[in-house]
Parts: sequence; C-alpha cells; structure tokens
Amino acid sequence: MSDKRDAAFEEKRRAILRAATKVFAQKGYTGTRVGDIAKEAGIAYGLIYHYFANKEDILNSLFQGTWSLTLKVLEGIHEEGGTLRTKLRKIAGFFLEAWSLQPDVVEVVVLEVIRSPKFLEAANLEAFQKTFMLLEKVIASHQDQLREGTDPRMAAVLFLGSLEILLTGFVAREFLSEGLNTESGADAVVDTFLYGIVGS
Amino acid sequence: MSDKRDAAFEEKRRAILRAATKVFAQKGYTGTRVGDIAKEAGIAYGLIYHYFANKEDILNSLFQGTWSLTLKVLEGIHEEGGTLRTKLRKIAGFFLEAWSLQPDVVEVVVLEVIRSPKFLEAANLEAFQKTFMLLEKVIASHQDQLREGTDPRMAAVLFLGSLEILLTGFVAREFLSEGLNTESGADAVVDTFLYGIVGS
Amino acid sequence: MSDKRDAAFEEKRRAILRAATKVFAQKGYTGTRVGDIAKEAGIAYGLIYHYFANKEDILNSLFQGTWSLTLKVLEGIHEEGGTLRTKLRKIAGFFLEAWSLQPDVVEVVVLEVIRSPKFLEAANLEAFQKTFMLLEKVIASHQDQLREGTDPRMAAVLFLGSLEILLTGFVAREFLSEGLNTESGADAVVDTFLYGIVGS
Amino acid sequence: MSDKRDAAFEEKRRAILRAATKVFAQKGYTGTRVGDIAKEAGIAYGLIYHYFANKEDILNSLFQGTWSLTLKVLEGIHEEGGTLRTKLRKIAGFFLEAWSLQPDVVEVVVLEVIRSPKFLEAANLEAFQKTFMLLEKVIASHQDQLREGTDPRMAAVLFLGSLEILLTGFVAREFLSEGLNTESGADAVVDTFLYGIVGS
DNA sequence: GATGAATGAGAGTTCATTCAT
DNA sequence: GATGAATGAACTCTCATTCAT
Repeated sequence: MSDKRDAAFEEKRRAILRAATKVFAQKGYTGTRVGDIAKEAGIAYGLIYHYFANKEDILNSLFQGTWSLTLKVLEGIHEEGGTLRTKLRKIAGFFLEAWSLQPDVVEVVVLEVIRSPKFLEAANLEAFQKTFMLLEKVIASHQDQLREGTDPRMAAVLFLGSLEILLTGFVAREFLSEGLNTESGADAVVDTFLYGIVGS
Repeated sequence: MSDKRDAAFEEKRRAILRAATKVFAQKGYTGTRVGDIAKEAGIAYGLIYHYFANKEDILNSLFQGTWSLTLKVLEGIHEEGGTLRTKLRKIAGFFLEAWSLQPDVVEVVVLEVIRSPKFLEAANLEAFQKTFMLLEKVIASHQDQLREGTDPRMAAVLFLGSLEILLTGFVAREFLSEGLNTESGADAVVDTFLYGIVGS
Repeated sequence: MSDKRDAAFEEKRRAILRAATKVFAQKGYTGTRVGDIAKEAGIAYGLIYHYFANKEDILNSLFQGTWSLTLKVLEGIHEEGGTLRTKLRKIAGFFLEAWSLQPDVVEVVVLEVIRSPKFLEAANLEAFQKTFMLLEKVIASHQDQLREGTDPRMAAVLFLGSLEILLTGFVAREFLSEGLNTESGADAVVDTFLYGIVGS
Repeated sequence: MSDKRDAAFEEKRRAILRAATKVFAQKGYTGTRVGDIAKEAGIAYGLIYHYFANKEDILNSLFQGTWSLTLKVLEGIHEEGGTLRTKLRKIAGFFLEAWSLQPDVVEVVVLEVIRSPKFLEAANLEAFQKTFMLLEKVIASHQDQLREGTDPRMAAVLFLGSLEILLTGFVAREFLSEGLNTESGADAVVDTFLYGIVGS
C-alpha cells in the first residue's frame, strides 16, 4: 500500500520534472513561471510545492538526476577499458545521443545549471568537477600515446568544451544543420581531438 | 556644440555600459536591477533611461559594441595572411587576452547573450554567426593542409567551443587554476586543435 | 454502541484540542498551520475536518471549553461564601494555578482569543463578560468594607488586569523570574489589590 | 533642497505610519494587507516599500516611535520629583490620555507588539523592559512608605497591568463604558493601587 | 474512519519603467 | 540633464479546505 503510494509519488515527481525540463528549455529558468510548469504538467501550481521545495529545487533535482546517471556511464566506460579512441568515442557518443534523444534535458542542464554561477555551487559543482576529473584520468591513463606537451587536464577541458558547444549550440544547430548526426558528430569530435585538423 | 554634446553623451553611455558590464558579470542579467547599474555608475536610476531605451537595450548595446570589434579583429587577422597556425594563434590570443583584460565583458557576452534564446536573435544572432563563417573561411582557405575528412565548418565550431569553455568556465577556471595564462592557453588550444592530443 | 462511539469521538476531539493548544501557544493562531496541529496529534491533517468545522472552530472550542470551566469555578467560589479576601485569594489561586499547570491553555486563551477582535465576538464575548460581572458581584457583595469611592466594576477590571499581566506576560515572566510562584503571586496580587502598596 | 526632500520623505513615512496604525487597529496586524495600508494612505502599495523594508518594519517603526516617546516622558516624570502619588498619577494620566487621544496607536502597540512573542524581541523587548525598570525605580525610591512585604518589582508589574487592561480592553471599554474618562480612570487606578479597595 | 493529493485564492515582495519637479 | 517618488504587473510561495481512495 505504502509502496503503491511511494511509487505514485515518485512518478508524479518525474512527471513534473519532465514538464519542467520542457518549459525550462523553451523559456529558460528565469523566464519560466512555476505556473508554466504546472500547466505543462496539467496540474495546479500549488501542487508543485507538494513535490518540490521551490522552483530552485526543481532545477537542482533535474540536474542531479541527470548528472548522476552521466557519471555512472562515464565510470563504466572508463572501467570497460579499450583504446583511448574507443573510450572517447563512447563518451562523445553518449553525450550526443543523449542530446538527440532528450535535447531539452541537455539544454537545460548545460545552459541553466552548468553555466549559471548560482546553480553551479556546492553539490552541483562537485558532481560536475567529478566529470572533469574522470575524463582527465581516462586521458592520463594513456599518457604514453599523448603528443609531447599535452596536459591531460587541459585536454579534458577542451574535449568537454568541444562536446558542449555541439550540445548547446543555438548557433551550431542551425549552422551545422542537417549534416550532423550522432555518429558523424562523435567521429568528428573525437578525430579532431585526437589527431587535430591538420594531422601529423 | 553639438559635437561636444554628442561626445559627452557617448561618454556617459560608455560609462553606463562599463558599470552594467561589471554588475551583469556579478549578478547575471536577470539578477541585476537597473538601480544596481545606476549605483555602480554613480547616477540616479532614472537617468539610465535617457541613454538607453530599457534594460534589454543595455545588454544588446554591450554585445553589439563588443562583437563588432571582435569581428573587425578577426577580419583583420584573416586578411593579414600567414599560415593557418599563425592565424588561429592570433585568434586564440585575441580571445584569451580579451578575457584576461576584461573578463567581465567576455563573461557577460558569452553567458548572458550567447546562451540566451531571447537575446540571440535577429541582429545579435547574425553578428554571432558571422564569426563562425569567418572562421570557417579562414580554415577552408588552407584546405590543402587539412587532414582528410575534416569539415571546415565543424572545425570552426569545435575551435570556438574549445575557446569558449576556457573563457567561460567557472569550473575550468578553478580546475585549471594557476597554470593557465594567455600564452600557454592559446598554445594549448591551437596545438590540440591542429595536431590533436595524440598526434600523427 | 453509540455511546462507545461518542466517547471515542470525544476523546479524539480532546486530543486534537490538546495538540492545538500546544502548537497555538508556540506559534500563535495565525502562525499555526492545520497540518502542525495534525502532526502534533499524530494524525493526518485531513482528519481534523472530521472533528472540527475548520481552524477557527478549534480555537473557539478551546476557549469555550476552558472558559466554561472557569466560570463554573468562579461561581462555586462565589457561592461558597467567606470573606472577600478568601474569595479573591481563591480566584487568584485558581488562575495562577491553572497557568502553572497549563500555561499553554492560558496563553492561547488570553493572547489569541481575548485580544483578537475577530474571536472576541458573540458567544466568546458573552462568556468573557460574564466573568467580569461575576467578579463585580463578588466585590459588590462586600460593599460595606470597600474604601470610599471604590467602584466594584472598575475594581473587577483592575483585579483581572493584575492577574492577566501575570498570566500573559512574556515580559513579566522574565522580569519577575524565579521569585514568582503560585502562592506568593496570589498573595501579592490580592494584598496589593485589597490594601494597596502604601496601606492605610 | 535636500532638506526639503528629507522633510517630505519623513512626512510621507509618518503618513504611512498613521494609515497603518488605523488599519492595524481595525483588522489586527495579521489581518491587514499591505494593500490596505496603501489604500488608507491613498498611495500604490508598491510605494510602501520605498519607505519601509517590509510589513514587519512598519509595525516595529510604529512601536519604536511611540515607545521612545513614552520612555522620555516617564523619565521626565521620575526626575521631576514629587510624592509617589503625584508621580503615579502623572504616569497613569499620560497613558490614559494617550489612549483617549490616539486609541489606535495604543491598541496596536499593546495588542500587536507587546503581546506578540514575535515582535517583543530584541530591540522592542529592551525598550519595553526599560519601562518596567523605570517604574520599579520610581516605586523603590519611596520604599519607606510602602506597606510591609511590598516588592517594588511586583508592584510595578501590577500597576502596568492595571493600566494595560484599561487601555486595551475591548471588553472593558464596553463594560466600563461612559463613566470612564481620563481623570477618573487615572484616579481609580492610582488610588486602588496605593490604598487598595479595602483600605487600612 | 483515515489519508494525503489536489486546488486556488491570497499575500508579500520585487522591480522595470514613467514622469513631475 | 538629473532625481527619485510613484505605479502596478508579475511572480513565488503558503495554506485552509475538499475529496477520491
């Protein structure tokens, strides 16, 4: 009985998060009224506050839920082993696939949380930095293959930066347009990152 | 007489923009009250409306002023000629130097304008896309040196993405910490972009 | 069967009133949420509405229950007879004892009902005024002993005022602090009231 | 110029306080909406926040303004000297006169501030306690005349309690009705307090 | 009886913008 | 030009009350 209740509660929470994601992606966090989320979810706005402490809590929950999954996936990729290219390819593929499947989630997480000083604090910041550290570890574990002078930490930042601009890109989306799909995008990012645009 | 007046007018406008930049960088566009800008500029808040139509106009002016300069610089670099590396190095240097000299301006432009659907429209979007196209042209003009399969357009996006994460990066800033300066940062970005982290 | 049910019903009502008293005393009537009362009573908040019409009804019930007892006690004291001092001493003792035994009840009744224009109406006001009239009667019945110029009605008001400030007094409580107990307090009030602070 | 401005500012503040006093007295602090105050003052509700930090600040300002005056008057009475009766008579007269002149102010101060745990804190509590201490000092300075066993502190509390119930009294007002005026009320309180209702 | 999800009126507060001085 | 008083739309959050389960 209680299980049924809890399950229903969680399902509702998720429904609200889904609605919030959609609206945040459209109007941005600040531009979104709590009432907008409620309308999108088909409920009264007051009910939002039964499931979340406040508007901010919604965004944080959204990020934490998404990012904890991301971290697990990255850890899995790291542990599976394989060549550096294989690993980076998997990582890029994961991000770009996530984007094509749930563009709203990615957009909100990247634009509203990661880039916002207010939200990228404490718990959120820590989760985010773990990603950098994990990627740095992946790259560093193949140190022997790296071009001389390559700093694994800087490399991690640049790799994520490359991915981020593809994920976010209001501009890029229109600019790159039709040619971009998950596969070709991931290949391009990884190859450019590994071999450069000029090559040897 | 009119010139003198105009000059004074322009000077005041610039002073307000300077103040706005500082406050926007600290609190974000939405988190900034018009009164905050006025206080920073040392004037009454009502006076803001003698120089700008509204709050939004301030951010747009800020972006346009900054970005038109940026475009000119990039055009100059393109026309000056030189090797691909030379050009990219100049571009990276320009952005990173701008960032180290006026971190507030860059932060505001990147975080508040570029990421905001509301602001990245019409005039702003056009200015922004010109940058991509210019960079694409720069890269494409050295097509013969490019590694096979390299798309100049995608390459342009990735290069700017790499720069952007360094410019913005609340995270990266702390993560990369002290080691990063204009010179070494520009080198790392350009070399990674040209030759990859693995090399040949 | 019906009796049993009624008894259980009444017991639950009283339990809710007890809980409400405690919470009202802590947070005040307005500051208390219906949910707070329910939590204190260990029940679901919806259940409150099976026992009371609404939040206001709880406070009114609380007052009526308490005050009807008070009135009975005062009537008893009046009828028992004895000297004026004996009677006043009993009355003061009753109030101060009630306060020391159930400070919450007194606090709520005095602060939330008596002071509130909204609640001190109709039924409540009548009950309250009866107290004054009863006390006036007590005093008037010893008219022959009264100092010349003493108005029984005014005297009744002053006596209750003296008691009230001792009962309520957030300030007085700290100000008088440890020295005050039921016995000494009642003595002080009665003696001052009867003989004054100067005396003859 | 600035003086003119400041004066106008202060005058407006006072006007808002006057309006607030009136409305608080009618509906109570909690029952009053900020908009009610604005309407009473004939201004837009937003303007309230140019003059006060928030609703609470209005009540505190009201209390502080009133009570600081009260303290000054009491100090003056203490220093002027005279018999105990003279002093108490002046004090009672001051309070009752204030009440008859500005019943709203007194009502609000007594009912909403003094009796409210929330507001009787910190600054307000201190101001209030000073009054008790001052009155205690007044009484103690005539120690030699006091009836044996009289505690000046307890006496101070009882005296203020007697006054308070007269000032407040929703009940008392109707109950004592027409017979009560400033002069006779003050006499009754002081005489009862000094000599008791029985006398020698 | 019992639960708590659901509703929505309502309240406090913020702040961009206008405009009289 | 300059000031800041004035306005009111907008928004977040609270909470008494209802009602399906």
